[in-house]
Amino acid sequence: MGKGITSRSEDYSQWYNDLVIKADLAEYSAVRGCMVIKPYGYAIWERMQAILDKRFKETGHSNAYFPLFIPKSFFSKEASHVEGFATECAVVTHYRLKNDGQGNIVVDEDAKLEEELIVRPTSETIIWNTYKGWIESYRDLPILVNQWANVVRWEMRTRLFLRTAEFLWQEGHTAHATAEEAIEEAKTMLDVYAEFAEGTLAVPVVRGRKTENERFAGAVDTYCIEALMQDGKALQAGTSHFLGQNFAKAFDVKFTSKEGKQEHVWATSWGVSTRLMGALIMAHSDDQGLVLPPKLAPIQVVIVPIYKTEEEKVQLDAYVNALTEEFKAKEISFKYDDRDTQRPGFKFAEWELKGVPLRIALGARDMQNGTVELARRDTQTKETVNQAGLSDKVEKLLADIQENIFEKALTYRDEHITEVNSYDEFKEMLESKGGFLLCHWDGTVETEKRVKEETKATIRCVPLDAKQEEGVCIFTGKPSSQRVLFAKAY
RNA sequence: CGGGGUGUAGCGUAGCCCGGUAUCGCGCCACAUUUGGGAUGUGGAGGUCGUAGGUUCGAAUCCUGCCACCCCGACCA
Repeated sequence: MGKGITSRSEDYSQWYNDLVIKADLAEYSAVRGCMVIKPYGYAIWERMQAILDKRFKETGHSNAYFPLFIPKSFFSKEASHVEGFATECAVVTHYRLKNDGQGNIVVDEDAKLEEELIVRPTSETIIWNTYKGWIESYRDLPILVNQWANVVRWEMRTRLFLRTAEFLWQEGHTAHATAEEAIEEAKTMLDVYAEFAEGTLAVPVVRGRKTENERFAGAVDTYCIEALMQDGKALQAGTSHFLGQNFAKAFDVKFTSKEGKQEHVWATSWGVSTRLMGALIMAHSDDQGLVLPPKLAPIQVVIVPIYKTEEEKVQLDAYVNALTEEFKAKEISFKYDDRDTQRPGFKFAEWELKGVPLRIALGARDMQNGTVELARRDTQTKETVNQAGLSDKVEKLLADIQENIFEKALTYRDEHITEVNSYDEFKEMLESKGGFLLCHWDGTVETEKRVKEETKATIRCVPLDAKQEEGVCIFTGKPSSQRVLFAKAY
């Protein structure tokens, strides 16, 4: 692919890494497993935050903030929760450094904490410890709180955006008087995620439930959205958990019901992370670089002037000024790239690499003809159009691009959902085609684990819209009533 | 944490087997010509060869320890 990034056919993983770095989204930091999100990458994350946050507010939630540190004792109150996270926690043991007298800064052993602090891998424990003090009566419920935060999970192997030791996310934590209401909340938020993924990120997702084996540590039920990447591997893009009364019991959070009875509250938690950045990149990018859906792009339109003389430049500036006023009125975000240190061809390639949906190029020739050149990032097509009514045309094109990017990803995804009816067929399809495999499963953890050991494929989810259908498990031949979605996953 | 690999300029690399003071490309700086798809020419700057020690008249090169990173497993939003 020219001088942009290395070819995808070489090695998908290498291609992905190069793209993230060359599109100026992020880079590895001095701290092992952690990444620096660069301004352009962060601008995209901010767009995600803004759109999601608006939806959270619309669905009745408020933002709050809880501490980064969690006392170890809190963390171990919910048995399955601690089991799930114990192996990947960063632990703070001291609170002071000192000079050892030889010019070395060392940990001051006299400053050892009585109780170690865990850097949050997720905030259920500190939040439920806090909620205990907020909840007495059914009148205090529901509590619908979200926090935007960073969390740390000490992963062995990391990949930019997909799995870093520290990542940014939002985590919603809600408390309810009844199980029904909590389940409803978990499903509502799953829908918010799914609509965001498809409507804004243009990434089609399957809504489903996790199996017992893949369920969140401490949850009764985990709902998820699963996306398919261009290399045929699945990516979990968001989760919403029905936590039952597990955390309420672990932290003794009770309320007095209308009937005057003491009851444990019902809970949910839900989150999406900077992993969505990875989903976005892997779902749409091509060999020219990133492809951003207009609803998410920090810059929707880039304007590149082409000129030889200062007089021509002045003329172009005047036209662009008028044009950008129209863009502002229509809330189209744009950049006028009039750097005189780079040539037009360089700028074209650079903005393509960064995924800007639409490019307007104009020069002296256009000014004479009253035209501009419009170039779409998604289809890589160019057309010359009249300057009259340009902002209307741009607005419509941006909508078309959004639609087209989604349709393209949807077609790819649908072509890569394959129904298989035998284990041989399963293994064959997994190797030759990849993607999602819809098949019958006997419902046991043991079968799921055996299949994972033999093929590396896991059950991504039991689709919520799965139709009831008699069949037999591809592995054991035992009866099954619906198909589940298997895939190799990130 | 197991198996494998790599550390040479901002980035990517040659040189290592067979020891003699580091090659090439990109990028960077200056000037000129250029500007409708990643410009060209000329000149220039930039290196404790990951690190500590050893062998040697002499180490990027040979030996030993350490560190870092990458890939494959296990783990995972």
